[in-house]
Amino acid sequence: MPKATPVTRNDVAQYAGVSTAVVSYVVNEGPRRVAPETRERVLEAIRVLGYRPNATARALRMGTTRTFGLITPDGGNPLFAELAKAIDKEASARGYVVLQTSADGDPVTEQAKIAELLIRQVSGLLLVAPTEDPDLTEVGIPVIAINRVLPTVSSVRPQYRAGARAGVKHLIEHGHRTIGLVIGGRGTGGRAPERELGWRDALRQAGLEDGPTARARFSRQGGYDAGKELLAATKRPTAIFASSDLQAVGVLRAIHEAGLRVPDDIAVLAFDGTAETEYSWPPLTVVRQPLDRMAREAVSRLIDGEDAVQSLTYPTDLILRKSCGC
Amino acid sequence: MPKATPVTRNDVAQYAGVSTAVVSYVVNEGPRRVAPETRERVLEAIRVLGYRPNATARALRMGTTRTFGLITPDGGNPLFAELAKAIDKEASARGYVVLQTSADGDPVTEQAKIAELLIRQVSGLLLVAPTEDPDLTEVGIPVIAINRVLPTVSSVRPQYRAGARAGVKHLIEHGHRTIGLVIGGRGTGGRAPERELGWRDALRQAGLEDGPTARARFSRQGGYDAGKELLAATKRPTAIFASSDLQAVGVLRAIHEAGLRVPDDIAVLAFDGTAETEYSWPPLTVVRQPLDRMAREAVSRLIDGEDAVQSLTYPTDLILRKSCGC
DNA sequence: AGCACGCTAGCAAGCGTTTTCCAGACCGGT
DNA sequence: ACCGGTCTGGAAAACGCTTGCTAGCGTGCT
Repeated sequence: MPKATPVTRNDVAQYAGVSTAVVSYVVNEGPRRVAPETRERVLEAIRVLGYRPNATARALRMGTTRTFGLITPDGGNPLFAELAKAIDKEASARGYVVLQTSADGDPVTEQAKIAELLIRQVSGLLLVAPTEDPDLTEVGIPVIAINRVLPTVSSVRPQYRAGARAGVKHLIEHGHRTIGLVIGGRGTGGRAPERELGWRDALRQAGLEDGPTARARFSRQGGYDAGKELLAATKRPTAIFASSDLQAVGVLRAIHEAGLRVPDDIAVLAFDGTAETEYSWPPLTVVRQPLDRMAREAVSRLIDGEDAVQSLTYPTDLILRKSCGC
Repeated sequence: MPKATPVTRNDVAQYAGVSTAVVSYVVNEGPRRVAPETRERVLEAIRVLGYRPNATARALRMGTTRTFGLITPDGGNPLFAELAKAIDKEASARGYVVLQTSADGDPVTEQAKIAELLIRQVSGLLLVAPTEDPDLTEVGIPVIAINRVLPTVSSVRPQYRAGARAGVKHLIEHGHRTIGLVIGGRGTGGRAPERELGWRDALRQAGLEDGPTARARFSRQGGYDAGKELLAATKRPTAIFASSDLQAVGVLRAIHEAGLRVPDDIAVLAFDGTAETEYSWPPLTVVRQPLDRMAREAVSRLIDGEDAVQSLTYPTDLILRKSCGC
């Protein structure tokens, strides 16, 4: 069993017959020049000794950990998992590493996790779909919200409204006149969710009335219940727009169980566009969130800084598959 | 904009009129007693000043970061996402935090990520389904492999063989006589994968011949291709056992596209049991990996230590849904 | 009265880095 | 010869924390 081998920079210095400062210069490839042969000796020592720099010491000295904190409501949710992956990719590419954790959609857990991450001295915080407005007054590090706008920090999110509008418009072009809506989450403070707005936009633009709506949690089960609700509506929709993939999958199940066919009897459109939707039956037509671009921008803002607090939105992609009737 | 406010333990000590040591004693609730009134004064100072301990300094001094490194082949894979969530939950409960990253199934990326995490001084390493046998000779910290056994470290994994056997046995009890197999990954070093073994066990036990098999990547696309392959087999199976959820979903699609019905024409059984399978159409009967138990044990071994290197296996759950014909 | 001990709190070393400041060596130019 | 400049390397402080050691001081026991 390999015993702990804390070979420090001191050992390297000694072995190479130089001072610790010199070792520092060579491992950091800093502005300081060091004679080629000395450098070689140090490199050799590092190799032989199997020296690995200690990032915590470095962090203490430098005051930065090159580590991000990422909090999602639920790491098991495919959307957040894909987002986390995109963020990890961006962060890795720039030498950062990410501490990821779930808040379970609970404000106090969320606040506790934020505190924990701050203690860990993260260099930046990514809050995915945070619950309430978390207390960010004393964080002292850059924070960016994803998929939700917060009062005091910048945010990135898809163009929910325009994306929803485009998707529903597509449904209308397929000839649908009664289009139901599965809308997510608990009423977000009176303000109608953007996806609902987009749905209505498209309807109005075509001179159509609102179809039936059902409110549901952002889960497959929620979508399933909402789907059943919509199917039982007095004016049964011929198409349903679900605010999330998870809900759409639930809706699909409700439709199947009712013995109806997609898209022949009812078309379905989902917002998000995670991998799961490509292999549902039928494959779902989706409005895809540009996760990669959002991740890139979020990470970049954390690292490169930003001139001002702003909410950035990103255009979505309408991906046509079978569930809309294409 | 909140400026960086590095209020240190020195400030607290000064404000409370005590030495820094005392502050340390109270924040750590350590073995050292401090007079109640002094403690109150310190607590008050901490509150007023908004002091937050610096974990990197603590880590440097103590030699432990209370941080784990978690490497999965793909953070976007729902199985790994659910596993990561379970690990995060366990770790959080014990005051640890986890650095999560993906290796993309690439051995050199994997090795690089391991190195990066070691530099970060993680207190333990969780390797999920690592690629080759990574070089673990000089890590100096506890490592545990998940879902794969590695030569030099302990591992936790589901009872692949027994689980597969139980699942296939169930298929046989439904009357199936020709049961196909979708097996994952590239030939793992000559040794037949455990799930394949379990499948064959059940078949033999019932006096049945092997059904057709198809090798595929652990992805929906891979499962889809394999599904088509199996459907075209000279002796078409009446049931298919897929080594993973992802593959099963692909198989489902292949079956649907062929105009066949599940489970009437062909039954399907999947290994893994992620949430996605509950809402596929039809809902998939699955052999579920006990992710929570595995996560708990893995984390516990990392924190509490272990007496010896061993490979732990955990019984799976057979969850009966529609795809098997139940 | 003397002493040992328990309780509380302070001092200071040290964890592994980075970085500032300085020192020596060498060079070319006067 | 001397001086200024360039190049290379070393000494040491500081980052914020933990902890062993020490000290002051009441209290109870002999």
